[in-house]
Amino acid sequence: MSERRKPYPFDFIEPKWQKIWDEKRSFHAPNPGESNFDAAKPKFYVLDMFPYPSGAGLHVGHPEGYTATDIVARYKRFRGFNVLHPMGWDAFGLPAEQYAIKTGQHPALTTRDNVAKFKSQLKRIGFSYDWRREVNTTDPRYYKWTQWIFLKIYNSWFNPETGKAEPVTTYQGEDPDRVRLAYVAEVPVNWCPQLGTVLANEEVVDGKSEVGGFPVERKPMRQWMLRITAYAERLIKDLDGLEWSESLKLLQRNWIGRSEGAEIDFKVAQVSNLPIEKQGKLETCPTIRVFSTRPDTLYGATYMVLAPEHSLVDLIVTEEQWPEVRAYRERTSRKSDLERTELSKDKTGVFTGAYAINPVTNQKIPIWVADYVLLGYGTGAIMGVPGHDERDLEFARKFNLPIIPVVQGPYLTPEQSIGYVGDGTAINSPIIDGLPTPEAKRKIVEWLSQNGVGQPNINYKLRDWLFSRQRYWGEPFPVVWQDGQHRALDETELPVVPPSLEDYKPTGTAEPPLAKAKEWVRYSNKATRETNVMPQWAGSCWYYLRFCDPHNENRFVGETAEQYWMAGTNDENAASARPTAGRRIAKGKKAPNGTAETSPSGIRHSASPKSGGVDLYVGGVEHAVLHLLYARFWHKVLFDLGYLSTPEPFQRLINQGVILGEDNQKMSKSRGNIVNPDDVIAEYGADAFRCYEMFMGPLEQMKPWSMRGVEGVSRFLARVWRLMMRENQEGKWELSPAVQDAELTRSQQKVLHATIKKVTDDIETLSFNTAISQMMIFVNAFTNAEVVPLTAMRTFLVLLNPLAPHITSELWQLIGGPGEITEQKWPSYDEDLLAEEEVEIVLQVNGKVKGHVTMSTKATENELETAAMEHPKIKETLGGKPVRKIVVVPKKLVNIVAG
RNA sequence: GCCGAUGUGGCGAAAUGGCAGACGCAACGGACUUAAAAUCCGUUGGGCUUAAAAGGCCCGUGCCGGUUCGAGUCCGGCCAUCGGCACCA
Repeated sequence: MSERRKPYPFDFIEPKWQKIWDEKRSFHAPNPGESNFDAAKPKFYVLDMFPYPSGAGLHVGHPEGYTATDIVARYKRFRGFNVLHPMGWDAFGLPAEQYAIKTGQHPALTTRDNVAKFKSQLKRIGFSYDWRREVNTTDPRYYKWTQWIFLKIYNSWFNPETGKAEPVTTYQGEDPDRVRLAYVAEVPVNWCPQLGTVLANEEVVDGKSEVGGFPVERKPMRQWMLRITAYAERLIKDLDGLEWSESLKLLQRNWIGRSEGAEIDFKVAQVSNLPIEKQGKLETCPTIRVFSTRPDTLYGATYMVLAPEHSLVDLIVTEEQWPEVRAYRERTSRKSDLERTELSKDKTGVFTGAYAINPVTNQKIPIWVADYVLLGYGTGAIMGVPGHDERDLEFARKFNLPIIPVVQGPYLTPEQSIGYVGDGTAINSPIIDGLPTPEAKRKIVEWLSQNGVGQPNINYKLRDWLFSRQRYWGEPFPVVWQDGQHRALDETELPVVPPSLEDYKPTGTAEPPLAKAKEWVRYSNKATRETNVMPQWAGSCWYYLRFCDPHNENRFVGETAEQYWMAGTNDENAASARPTAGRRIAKGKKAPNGTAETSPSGIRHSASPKSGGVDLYVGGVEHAVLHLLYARFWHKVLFDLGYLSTPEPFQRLINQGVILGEDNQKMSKSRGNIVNPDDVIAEYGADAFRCYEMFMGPLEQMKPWSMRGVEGVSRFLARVWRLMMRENQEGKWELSPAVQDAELTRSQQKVLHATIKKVTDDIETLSFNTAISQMMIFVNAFTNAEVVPLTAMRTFLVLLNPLAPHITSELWQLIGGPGEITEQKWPSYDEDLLAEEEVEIVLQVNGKVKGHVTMSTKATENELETAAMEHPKIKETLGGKPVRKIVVVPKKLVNIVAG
């Protein structure tokens, strides 16, 4: 492609200003205690989800969120905030390791190169990061503290009395290893043979690994777990106070999956034909506990089902049923999760030969084994109520088990109520007959409690977090093994640095690659090191805390730094940073939880004290249940232990929408529709790139890329340039003579103040697309003006600066400052200048527009009414029909209802 | 199956219950130019009326209904697309 003439010299301007910002450290946010720290300034913490620095470099999706946060960061600085806007690298993970396996190049080297590439790309876009705060999760100075936090988790337990994590030394029981928040357990895990590692539930999608899409099998293995389930309740409850989209909160709520119900104990009926060696054991284990959200249907429980892996199966199966049950168990264990899901429609199962006693009917009911009951949820056993559960009904019909209706649905006969799963009235249930479902539940649970055969209970879908991986490129555990016991290392022994390996390949067995480094593994004569490593998510669980104080060598984050940056918004301080003018009545638009309000100046703040934390966090929705849940969990543990001042890390969270290719399809190599930011910047400049990303549409919406669109925005910036600059005879740019110290005309004043208002409001609500539209209107209004008043240009440049920082910095300098644009104050608008003296009033008859009339804004309702009735067009339309009603909306319209 | 989000011109989109389509793209016409690009100015939802223009009339925000003087916006019911969950008892 031949070199296109640049519409304005962005190729000169942009590197120039990026260099100046770098050298002057223009965007460094001082911490409390630093010499240039200003305690009078309120803080604002605006955070991006830091990237995994892949070899492919940035794609256009990354800078979408990054641009949004950068605009807010620059805007808040104008507004007088001390703005924390950092960037770093989430660099542990599979791709660097897979590359190491292929090439033998150490992942640290790959990571270093990729980070350098990402960083230079980000700098080319002109983001105002405080690069002095850069962190890298693979840096020993960073993961030392990741390991340190692990030690805190390991050395804590969740005290159900206080509902908080406490040091494990406060635990009164015998074996603290049973209650630690980090523990080792032999559990069925997701094993991925191709990746040679286990994966968390969250990393398995449709029975395949999220990374690579390889099949995953269930396999019992001894692994490190984190007791996130202890926090299930708080992780749900604390969502209420957060300014997140309701749909995102719902995603987390569903993932945690809270269900209220009851646990009910069923006695196993004594059976005579049990083998002798099992009869004794049965005495000691006489009950099967189930969980049900519908204890009110207990009378309809006509059978029970145990999960195939349930430990009681061994004890209760009769001798004659044993071969069949064993065969069934083997069949299911061979099934992958995928198969188990795919075949879900077709129920399978076998009878154990044993019976249980229904505690309310005292009837003997058969006990089955079936894989539609999962070991991991509830107790791994259920009562089968075919009358009012779809799955149980299907199962009962297939195996001819009795079906009894015990809930009568509205407008249904008892017979018709079979298969009805909603609330209704209890029937065929002597203790609760006639009661509506909620009361029936309450009463039956009360009865169960009194009789010692059940109690209310809450269950969660959330499982404990499988925290170990059989890989190389991750944080080693600060743990050693001795005599089959795990033991945490002392804090003074951190960081635990992984050994360098010749061969990074997973062993294909449960033994991690680190085990190959025999020297390293040998900790002492008696003890060996843990060879598993932590999962990729570990580093990202707390990076936002490290940003507050990234170079602290004595603490994961300094106390004063943490308290300053993670504090709740101090409204008094925020008020002092607000402009003095620009009063307007708040709309309170888009308040997600009903408590947030819009202040007179348009700054959103909460009526009740905020829980604090990061003030604005922007990132992809793909982290809705992984990173965001894990980080909240770690944060709460550290909060409980007294290390943090807020219970939640991220107060306001926005998910940017996915950017599609020009063909409206997801960008992918195979489709060949990937847009490379470098190419766009080379052709149109970083400012055009930034503005286009924001002009495309609402931030949270999915939207397709368009090169034509970039061109349009680039034209807009060129018009801004030519508003103040013109080309002379030699083809050099020089200041336009139209730019003068001059008074604004009335209409210029109006559009200027309308633009201040609109841009200010829109940045507050992250509606950058309409902010740009308004600035286009402004530029259109001044294009071809014979006199371009300097003051208007100064104001406008500040408004545009957060979006297009380079061109505005250059123009600011060219029109003679004063100072640098970044040192300016955000402009305020004057409502009086916005007010029109005259407005066009819409005249309607029966809701249809029939004419217009221009009236003073001071016109009374009577005057408006009279003007409407005298309008010839209205008279004509009415044609003498009787007027029944006249609706007058001041400054807007008159609607005459007639006929 | 359950839950959620979204449906507006040729395209991206905008619109505190008050003139639907701001702003931009594309298209078309004009100015400038030897010419083109760039730039600037203008037109641009659909249909009918008209020789033409001006003007006028009708229809139009996925579909059906409701509330209202007035609905893209609020309410009820559907449909479609996208996303999440998916035997969770």
